[in-house]
This record gives sequence, structure tokens and C-alpha cells, in this order.
Amino acid sequence: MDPENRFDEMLKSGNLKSTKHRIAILEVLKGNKIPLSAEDIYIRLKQNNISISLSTVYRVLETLHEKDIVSKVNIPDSNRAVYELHGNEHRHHLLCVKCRKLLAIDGCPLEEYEKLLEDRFGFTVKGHNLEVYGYCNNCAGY
Amino acid sequence: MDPENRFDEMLKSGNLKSTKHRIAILEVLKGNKIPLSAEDIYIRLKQNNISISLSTVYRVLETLHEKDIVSKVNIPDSNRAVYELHGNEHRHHLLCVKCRKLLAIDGCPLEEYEKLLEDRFGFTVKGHNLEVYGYCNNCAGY
DNA sequence: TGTGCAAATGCGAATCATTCCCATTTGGAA
DNA sequence: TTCCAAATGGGAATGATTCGCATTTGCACA
Ligand SMILES: [Zn+2]
Ligand SMILES: [Zn+2]
Ligand SMILES: [Zn+2]
Ligand SMILES: [Zn+2]
Repeated sequence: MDPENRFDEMLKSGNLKSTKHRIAILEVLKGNKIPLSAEDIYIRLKQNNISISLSTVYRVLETLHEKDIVSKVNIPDSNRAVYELHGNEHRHHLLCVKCRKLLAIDGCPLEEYEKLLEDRFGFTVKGHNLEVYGYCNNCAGY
Repeated sequence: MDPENRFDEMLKSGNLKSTKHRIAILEVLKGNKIPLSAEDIYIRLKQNNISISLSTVYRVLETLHEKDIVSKVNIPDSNRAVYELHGNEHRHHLLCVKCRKLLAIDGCPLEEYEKLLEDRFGFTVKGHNLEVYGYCNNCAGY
């Protein structure tokens, strides 16, 4: 199946209309290993001669995030969010506070912990945000 | 030792001048189990007839955070931060997405995990942000 | 294959937490 | 007490994100 059909299906499964903008945004995300900000995506689309409004980029990302098609990553000590297409894989990132590079970590260390919290606090856990920061191996010596 | 002297020491240990605003902010934080936003603190100070500028509240909180005297908690799906006096204790919180209540969790599940990341990625971990969200026991049935 | 309407989009204005600027005040070392 | 770097006040600026509303478009159904 070609990518566009896969995107159509993803959208349909979320009761979302399949529009060229949504497809285009999904394509940009698919072409990047690194999570992108709304503005990053906006710029890339412009470079591909796709006319779109920045508001629409935000709206689409928000919608896709709600439908759990795209994940939203909050960057520590910043008020920016970045987004990535998750292949059903919940994951986290390492942020280098010096060069600001993001490194994806596969897997999640918190599954057991969430169960523990539910038992201990009678809390129904829906999810969590986790970002780890420090120095990458290039920046380790400061 | 009375609280004010303790605060003086905390500030001195961070090479910070001991000012009435800093002390007042530390006192507000000390009087609250729940983390407070800059504006929360600002309002409480006003109620206590303490004249202060909101900018100063932000600056003081930022400074105390840098010196590791106060911890900064990012609220999921919001661009607000809240702050708390940590008694040397690194901790996390459960956020109820319905009533927006925050519940403190003692301890941290990530110590081992950070070591693992250092080994696996050659990354020097400095810290992490973790917030867990879901429904508290009052809101569990939606 | 055309119609209708809810959903999606464009675009500029608005929001809102936070930061910045710069003139004034203040803590505390000497 | 003097003096200066550090801290503060207050208002403007910032910057990411959201909102309002007019216009367009996908797509279910006839
Ligand atoms: Zn780096
Ligand atoms: Zn996780
Ligand atoms: Zn609740
Ligand atoms: Zn922790």
C-alpha cells in the first residue's frame, strides 16, 4: 500500500476528512526522524510550494494528536512543542541542553510504575510526559 | 532555627542576597503543599500586603530554580509552570485532567533508567521532567 | 454526477505566560 | 558610612499558540 493510502486510512479511523493539508503534514513528519515544531513543518511545506496557513498547521497537529496519530513532545525549559509520527510506539527523548539535539529513546520505563500509581492512589492513569535532558556525547565536556 | 534564618542560609549557599521578596516568596511556598504558579504567588503576596512586581516573582523563581532551591513543574497540555519548595526531595506529580488537581508522588522511578541511558547513549544525564496525568479518584467516572 | 452541509482552512487579531529594558533602589562587603 | 553590583518596579515586548469569522472543500446521499 502506498503511503498516501495509509494516511487516508489513519485519518478515516479517526473520523477525520482526508485533506491535502493533512496528508502533506503527515508526509513531512514521515520524512523526518526528528520531531518537528509547527513552524518547522510550515517552512518545509512552503519550500515544497504548498500554500498553507500556520494556524492550519497548528490545528492539524492538534487534531492528529487528539486522535493519537501524532505525538507531541514538550521541550524542557522552552515553551515549544514538537511533533512526530509515532509508529504506534510510545517513546521518549533525550535533549542535549547544549546543542539542543533530540535523541529518540525506544521504549518506556514507566509501565510498571503507572500500575503502581493506580493501586496506590486510586488514580486512573491516562499517560505521561517524560523528557530527559543532559549532555550528548559530543557536548559532554561542555 | 526559625524559618527565616533557614531561608537566609539557603540563599547564602546559592550566593544570593537575602532580600525581603525572596524570603516572602519562600515563605509562601513553604506554606503550601501544592505547587503554585508565579501568579498564584503574586496574588498571595498582595493579599499579605506585600508590594511586589510580577516580573520580580518570575525572576526570583527562576533564580531559585537555577540554584536548585525551588523546583519547577510543567503542567501537561498547558504552558504554565508551577513551583514548589523541595525539601531536597526530587518528586513528581499526578495531574487530574478533569479537576486539574495536582497530587504529589514521593520518590522517583527513573534513577536506574538514567544510568541505563548513560551507558547506552554515552549521554550525561542532568535531569528529567516527568508528569503523569489521568483521572483522580473523585473524577474517575468522568 | 450534482447538491448540501458540516468540517476544514485562511488570515489576521487576540491571548497569555513569560521575558526584557532601563531607571531606581537596596543589600552587604570593606 | 560608603559604594557598587545585584535586585527590583513597571511597563513594553516577545513568541508560541489559539480564536473569530468569512470562505472553501470533502464527501454522504440523492
Ligand atoms: Zn549536544
Ligand atoms: Zn513513557
Ligand atoms: Zn479530578
Ligand atoms: Zn524523577
